[in-house]
Amino acid sequence: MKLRRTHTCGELRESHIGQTVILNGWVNTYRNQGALVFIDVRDRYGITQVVFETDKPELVAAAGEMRSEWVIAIQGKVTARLTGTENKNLATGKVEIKAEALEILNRCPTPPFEVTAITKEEVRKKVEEDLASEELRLEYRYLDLRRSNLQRILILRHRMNKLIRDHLDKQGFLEVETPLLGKSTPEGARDYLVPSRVWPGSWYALPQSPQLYKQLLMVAGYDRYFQIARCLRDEDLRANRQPEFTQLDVEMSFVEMDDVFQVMEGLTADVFQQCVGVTIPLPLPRIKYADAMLKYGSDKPDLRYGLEIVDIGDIAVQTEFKVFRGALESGGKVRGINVKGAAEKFSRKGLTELEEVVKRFGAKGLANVKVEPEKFNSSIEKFLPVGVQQQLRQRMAAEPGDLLLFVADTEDVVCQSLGNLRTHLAAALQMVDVTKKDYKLAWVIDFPLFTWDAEEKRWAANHHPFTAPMDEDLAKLESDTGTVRAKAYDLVINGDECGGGSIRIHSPEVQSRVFSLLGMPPEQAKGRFGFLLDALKYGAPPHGGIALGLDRWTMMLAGTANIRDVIAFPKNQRARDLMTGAPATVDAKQLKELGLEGKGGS
RNA sequence: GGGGACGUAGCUCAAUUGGUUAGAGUACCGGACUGUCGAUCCGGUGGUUGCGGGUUCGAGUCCCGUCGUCCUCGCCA
Repeated sequence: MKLRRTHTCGELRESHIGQTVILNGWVNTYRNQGALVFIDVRDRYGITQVVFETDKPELVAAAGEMRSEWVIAIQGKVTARLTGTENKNLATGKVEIKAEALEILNRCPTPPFEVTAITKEEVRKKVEEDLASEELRLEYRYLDLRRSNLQRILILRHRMNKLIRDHLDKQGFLEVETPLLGKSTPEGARDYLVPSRVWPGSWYALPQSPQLYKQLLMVAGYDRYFQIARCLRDEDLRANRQPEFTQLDVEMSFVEMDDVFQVMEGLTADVFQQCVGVTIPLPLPRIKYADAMLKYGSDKPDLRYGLEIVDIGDIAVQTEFKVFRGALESGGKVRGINVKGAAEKFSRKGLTELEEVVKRFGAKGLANVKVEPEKFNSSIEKFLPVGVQQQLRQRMAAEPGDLLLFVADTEDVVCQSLGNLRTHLAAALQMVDVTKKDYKLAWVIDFPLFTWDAEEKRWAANHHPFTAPMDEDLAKLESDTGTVRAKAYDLVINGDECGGGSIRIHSPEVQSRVFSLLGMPPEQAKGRFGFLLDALKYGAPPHGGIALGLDRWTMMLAGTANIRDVIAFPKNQRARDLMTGAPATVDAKQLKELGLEGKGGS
């Protein structure tokens, strides 16, 4: 290439007028008027208009051949645009380049979909609405990444990563890398496995997280560690889940929960301030797990709107309504939501749709009441004596025009169905403005250490098996296992779990007791985690930490609901890379070397 | 593994109750045009309606299967 750029396509201003410059970039758009040709040249910094005029007829002719996404170099003089032809939608819109030389660096066939950046806001919105299918855009990811929307997100992600590194560095944290090739630990998610050539029949596992390594680093005395770490889990995907994802992994020694909170809150506030200009009030609110389940039916409540769940068991027991009484008598719960002013917003069909939502989560039905000044308009009105109606009005702060919705079932079903109904209602009633930078963060604390696995008939670790119990609950570990609370915490942003961690067990004795409660005999525990148990014996400091899901953080900051938007080269919903075609078969020779003859060869 | 939605021109979409030669915008090709900026105007090319089977006088439309994509439940310590 002869013409190497002197400036980017986003930086020329009136102060550059008179200079001869060279730009390199892609043809964004071209406007051919015969004797006058305009080309907008684009790079990731912006767009600059180049004009080809009659005094250079051979240049005008060459410029007329240019097409979208050709890569070109332009040399010319920066000039002020003619009065009235400035483009206020462009940062460079007060100037243009009068072309003196043009070099074609590369041609481009007609792209499979439109990449063109559009500067005018209302036009851009229209174009964004009918983007090419995501399938096609993933196949040509390198073209899709040219779009400013994705560029903006990757730049934001870079800023966030850099900010995190700088922030933690200032606080004395060390970034330490840990292995990708490790040992499979059957607890938790499915592992991605890598066969060993040197040890035929043996396998490495790719890490689900650096959990064990970071604890070992604490034992080793690296008392403030972090890592921006890739984690891999072979589980089914979702809109906010990829098979490989990135966590900010943090671990600290000689700490209790409050120390972890303090460090992470400082980091959080810094990230939100610097990345999106939002001030997060500190300290962050803390919600007990039990309260979250009661009021929001979820351990990751969206606090941007009300629609709180209210327990009415003590009132429901006074009714003759069999569904309510039956649920209560078999140890269940009756709870409801007051949807303010929504009595007229849901037709019979609309209410049926709401009922479908709760049914998906195991509820048998959804009782509804439309509140009127004198009475309840409801199919269950006849079961609700006047006194009960009075109490319900008071308990649920019900006013005429409100819609009350109730579920009666086991506590699990009530929480799950009403919790999901709550988020469904908020979306249906457009109670969150996704275009607004509205962020509600909270810690969820006081998780139970164990949950009962009915299928396996044993206790299972709620967080992971290295989570420390609350000191005051230590004594009842074996006697009252279900009520033991964990020193565990989740960081919730707008209804998404964006981080979670715990204070770890640093005593080999407590660790052994937990393993045995999890139904893991000492021999088995030794086989799986022997190196950790050993390490805990050799002077392990009290320690704890957290991991933040950086993909989800980027989604939050960027305002997208699609995790593929925040990853340069993501997998699709079935864990395929549509661009490279991975996963794919390999040569039989490769398999033979690994001792895996037979399946999967090509 | 289960449930749901979708698949028509390079791209985004339309096509009445199953009925003539499957249309529009855009892109692309050709032409016109000296101040455009999603340039405009005139003309043109472009289709195995994902694939396979079935019902029917007749299928883009209905049925069965299959492939692909997205959302979701299970799953994700």
